Amino acid sequence: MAKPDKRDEIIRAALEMIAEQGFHGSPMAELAKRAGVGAGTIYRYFENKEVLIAELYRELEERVYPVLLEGYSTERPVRERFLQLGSALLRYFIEHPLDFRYLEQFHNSPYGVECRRAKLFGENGKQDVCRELFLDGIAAGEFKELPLPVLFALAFGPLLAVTRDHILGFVALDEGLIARTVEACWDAVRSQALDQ
Amino acid sequence: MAKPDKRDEIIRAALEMIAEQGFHGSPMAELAKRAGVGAGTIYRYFENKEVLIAELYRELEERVYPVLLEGYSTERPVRERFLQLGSALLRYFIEHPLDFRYLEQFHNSPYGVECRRAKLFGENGKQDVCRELFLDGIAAGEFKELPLPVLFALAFGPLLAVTRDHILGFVALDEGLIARTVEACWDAVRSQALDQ
DNA sequence: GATAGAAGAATGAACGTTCATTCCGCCTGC
DNA sequence: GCAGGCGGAATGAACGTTCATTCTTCTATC
Repeated sequence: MAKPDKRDEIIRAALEMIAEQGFHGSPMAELAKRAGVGAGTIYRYFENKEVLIAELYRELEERVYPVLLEGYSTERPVRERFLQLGSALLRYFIEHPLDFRYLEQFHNSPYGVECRRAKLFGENGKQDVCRELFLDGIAAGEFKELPLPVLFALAFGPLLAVTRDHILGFVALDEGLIARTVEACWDAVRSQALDQ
Repeated sequence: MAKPDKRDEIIRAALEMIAEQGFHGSPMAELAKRAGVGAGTIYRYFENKEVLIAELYRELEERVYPVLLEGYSTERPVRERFLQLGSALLRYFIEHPLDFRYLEQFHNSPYGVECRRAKLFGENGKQDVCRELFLDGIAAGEFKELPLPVLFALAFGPLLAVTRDHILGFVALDEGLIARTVEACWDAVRSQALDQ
């Protein structure tokens, strides 16, 4: 874990390059150059490219989680938790566009699909806060009565789409817009007692 | 247009293979085999792989549009149009998963980004029905006052996410679920006169 | 209608390039 | 002086693309 810093350089350079150029636009030779190491050195730290990609994903996830959960409390009402989680997610990705781009690439790869299946079905080792929040919301009748994957799609689909648009420069998200966007997502998932 | 059928075979095989295996998992040699033509033949019909990919996208788009617009009328109220378009989209992709997978791949490629920019900014040659609908909705005060890209994200983000989940088998969409999902998207974009 | 010859469509082996991975000599710290 | 980390040239597999050749279709002539 607390290994030498060549490994860190490789990880850092890989994140940067893959986020910018995608998996297939990222040859190991260029990675070596960007990381300031020899091509062979990479293989001292990672068995092969695939392992490097998966490892980087794992490290990213571990970097993101704590930030999202800052000040998060299971005690708060569902709505409040939802808004907090949603805007924390948006904020994090806006501040770390490379992380976003990388995760996006990863999720669109075959390996990413397995990962998503695990998330949805709760086979995840770590206590999954999102899943917990949604199950709470359903139980309390605060969410629409829809299957979990649909609720997830309603909540996170727009957040990811809007983040991509922001990073690509199609829209400029500020604090106010972030809040209103997440609230719109809440409107999508919440059960509405009232009619149009 | 009404060219020989070798071209059609190549297009068909390309859609199938790329939808299943992605751009980079689809060598021209295998495409040739699947299409039942020689490798060189492909290059009689398409300048290179990139052109083939773009051409296939164009043809797909032209296949999808008419289906979405069946029975669509600009005269109807915004809400009704929204629900109709949304569920038509969902239904089409569920019936044509290969089309969906291909379009998804394409949109996540560099070329796809340019395409999206054009869509959002209305530089599109053909009259874009979605854009028109959303501008109508904003003008009539039926939509939340949010930038167009955010509204697009709220509406289509979940639809695409839920379609992917359906195709991957994470959820089973039927007519009822489709309707309720699109209605939830409507809740996200519509301006709510009432409070929580 | 039959046939020879031209035109162009189709083929797939071969080419050059790119890439992940390996290998081996070098250098550094002890 | 030596053990092990390191660099980067070497390797071979895989790929997109090309091109000399073969096959098919059409046309002109009798």
